[in-house]
Order: sequence, then C-alpha cells, then structure tokens
Amino acid sequence: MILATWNVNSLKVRLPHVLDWLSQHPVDVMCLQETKLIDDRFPENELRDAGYHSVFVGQKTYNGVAILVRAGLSKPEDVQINLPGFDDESRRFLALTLDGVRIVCVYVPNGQAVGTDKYAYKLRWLAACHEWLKAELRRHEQLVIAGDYNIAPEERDVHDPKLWEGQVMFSEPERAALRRLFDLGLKDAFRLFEQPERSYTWWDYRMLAFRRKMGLRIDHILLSTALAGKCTACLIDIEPRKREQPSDHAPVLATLS
DNA sequence: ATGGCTGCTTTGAGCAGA
Repeated sequence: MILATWNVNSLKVRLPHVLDWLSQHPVDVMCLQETKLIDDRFPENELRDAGYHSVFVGQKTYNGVAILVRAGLSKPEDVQINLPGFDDESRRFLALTLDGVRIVCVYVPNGQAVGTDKYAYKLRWLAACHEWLKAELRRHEQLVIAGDYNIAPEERDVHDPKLWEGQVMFSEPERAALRRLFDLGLKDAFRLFEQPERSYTWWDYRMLAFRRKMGLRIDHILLSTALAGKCTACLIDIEPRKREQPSDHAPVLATLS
C-alpha cells in the first residue's frame, strides 16, 4: 500500500493539481487537509472519474479533511468523523479501516501564536488525540495517522531553529505533545530512512521562502510498530510546490509492503 | 525590525493560515 498526505489549502483551487498528481502517482490512499469545502461542494465525481472513492467531512472556509481510496481496493469501514470525546465544530479528523489497516487523517490546529486561545486549543486537541490513539492502538495493531501536524519535531526539521525557538509550530510544549504520540509506539515514517538535508513540507508563500529553502517539516506520517516494520520508503515530493498557484504544503508519501 | 502571500468571504477589507 502506498499512502500519501497533502494539505492542499483549498481543494477547489487545487483540484487540478491533485488530479494531475494522482495521475502521476496513483497512490492507494490519499489523505487531504484544508479542503475548505462544505460536503455539497466536494468534487466527488471528478475524483471518482480519476479512480478514487472519497470519504470526506468539510465545512465552510476553514479546515476540512478527506481520505481518497483508489478504486478496486476494499470498501472503507468503521468511518469515524471528528475526534471522539472532544467537543469541536472544526472538521479536522477522519478515520477509517481499509483491509485491516486503521487510517487516520488529521489536520492539527495551527495554534496561531504561543499563549493565545488557539494555542491552548491546539494543545488540548493534541492531548485528546493522544488519549484516543492510546485506545485505538489497542484495537488496531496496524495503524497509520497522517496529516498536517503543524509541529516540527526536531531542529533539523526547521530551516532556522534559532529563529523558530519558542515560536508556534516549534515551541517545546507542542514538540512534547508530538513526542507523546511517538511514546505510544508511533514512528515518524520519514525518519526511518536516510533523507536529504533541509527536507521540509511547508514553505511560507512570502519572502520567496520556497526558493530560499526556508521551510518546516510539519506534515507527518506516523506508523504503529507493526506498520513501521513494513515501511520500505518515505519521501516528500516538492515538485507540486514549484507549480503556478501551489499549495504552501508538499505531499508526503510512504510505501508499506 | 517589519512584513512580505494566499484563499476566503453574502465583493471587499479583514480574517486566518503557518
């Protein structure tokens, strides 16, 4: 199984990019974040024509997540919308089971700035996600949780760690929250392998950040121990970020044998 | 040091993102 995750920053605007990308990379599962579409507007037909079954939950303007499953695979089961036990109107969580693999798509809150209400909400959300995962991992030996975490785990995941020290997306409480997910036995698929230096998944639209390689690695694919043992590759595809009118995020792919 | 771009919104300045 090849699984990918991509924060598309509006699926309405980015649908041509997604369709092009899927035609070149016919992954089995694609987790999308920031679709920014209500369910009535979700391009289900276009994606079906491209060979993908869609499971999605969205809202107006903000958030919205989807999992695309390549046609011909098993039917997704046990679809879970929103984080159980967490009262939240934001549509940023989707889980389903495919061929015995629990697949979770997350759009972790951005957090705006350290010390704000949104930052506190981000940490609460991550704590609730941790609790849910702890139980879910007992039920599913094979689990993958992929998406936009809005957290860079280590200094090497940040173009300028000094500049970002204490800032949202790299503050210690956020990184500790992410480490607590790793402590559940989840592995960062990207770091299972040798990777190029300055590997990032997001670059600010401003300041020519992409061209200057000023990015952060904040989109991750985490694998349960059983799945990590089956992972044979993980990479970031920066090609879509070079296109006209790109998403500010690049897709991440993992191959599971 | 600051803000720098993009997408969205009962269309147009303000918000949120990261």
